[in-house]
Amino acid sequence: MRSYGEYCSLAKALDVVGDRWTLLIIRELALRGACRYTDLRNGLPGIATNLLAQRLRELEQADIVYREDAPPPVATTLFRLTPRGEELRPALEELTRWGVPLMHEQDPEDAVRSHWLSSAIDLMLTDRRPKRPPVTVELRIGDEPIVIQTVDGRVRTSLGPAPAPADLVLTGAERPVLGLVLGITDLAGAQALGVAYEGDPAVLDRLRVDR
Amino acid sequence: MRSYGEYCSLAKALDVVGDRWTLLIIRELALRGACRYTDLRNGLPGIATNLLAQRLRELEQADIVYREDAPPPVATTLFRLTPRGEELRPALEELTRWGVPLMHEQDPEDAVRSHWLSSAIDLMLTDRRPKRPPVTVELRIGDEPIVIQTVDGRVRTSLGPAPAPADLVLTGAERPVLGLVLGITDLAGAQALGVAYEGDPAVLDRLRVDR
DNA sequence: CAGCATCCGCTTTGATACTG
DNA sequence: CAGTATCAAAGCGGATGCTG
Repeated sequence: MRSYGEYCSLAKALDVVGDRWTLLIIRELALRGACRYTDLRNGLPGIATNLLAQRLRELEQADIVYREDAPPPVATTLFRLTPRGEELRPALEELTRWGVPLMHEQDPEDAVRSHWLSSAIDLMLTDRRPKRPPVTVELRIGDEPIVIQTVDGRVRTSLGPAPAPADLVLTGAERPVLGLVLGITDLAGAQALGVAYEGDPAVLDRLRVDR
Repeated sequence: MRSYGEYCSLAKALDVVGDRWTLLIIRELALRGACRYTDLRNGLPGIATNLLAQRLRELEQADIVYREDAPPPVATTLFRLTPRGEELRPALEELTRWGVPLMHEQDPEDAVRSHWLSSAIDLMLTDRRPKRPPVTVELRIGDEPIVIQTVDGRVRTSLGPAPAPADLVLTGAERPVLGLVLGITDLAGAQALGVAYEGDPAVLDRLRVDR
């Protein structure tokens, strides 16, 4: 990227991470940990492969990403965030939080990955009854199930099938399921948009932040 | 900007504010409040005027900026952040904070504005002795003096000459003065780089965060 | 197959000139 | 003051091909 040529902390930051795709590459590494080139391509649908290679080179030079020549069994290159790259998490989180209301628009063409959604859920929910027995909610959306669990007064999300039967399982399109979980839509509204559930929908009240 | 086409909160956010110059325009409005077109151009050296006009239109459509047709005495257009635009502050602050170490590189060509610097200082300093009488430090850098004051256990920066004589006045190039204030350089090092002071340099210790 | 590099058409940006 | 108009240059998207 061409430098903004401003002696300003924000401008200098954008000189490094302000290019198209750059923050999304960092998102992939922040959410998924070590990634192969192919994993990154899968998590960044639409990126041109030459751009991905170029950005990874730039991020390496900027000490945000490093390349690990892998252990014998797999024998592939892994990309990871450096400590300096990890320090971008707060900024990523604030931008992610700001973007949540924009999830109201789901273009039918939009690609969906469950790990993108789980990170937003993580930021927007909390456990309002930390002393009660933990609850589990499973969302059947995206490319793999999302499991929401209460742990130590916080909410933790993970991917893949729930280890134990969940207290509530939601199925349907991403937007209305998210709307219900985040408290933007009520149960009746979500059902009208095709959301189905199994279990106890009341557990959701425990997770939602007041606004 | 062409949409990333991802149903992801961060990607949706970047669809709106990820274009070149966009976050810097929002920075200007966040730091300076209402701005005229000309003020924006002055705070964004290097932007092409057609781009500024286009971005402002896009930001208006995205409900981040609005245009106020001004009161009779001035009779000019003012641009302001909407409430939705104000909600970008936390994200701006985190990116600004992340960029501070990059201020280590000051290209002689870089434009400098004092309000860019004061916002970074604001984020990086605190008052470690809130019960003692307040102190004032004045920095003669950028295009106008920066005044740092301790108020209620916080640090407040403002622009323009200090209302009362400061406990410490620093003069010199931006980078070494900032380095000294933020505790990256010590006094001897800063002096070696041309920084001069008047007053009591010890007040700086009170403002710096431990690392 | 993973990890790129090259080529080409299109879109975005930059620089400058001009206008109500 | 607050833009619009124009055009060249840079960046990006998509397709394809190369290499271990």
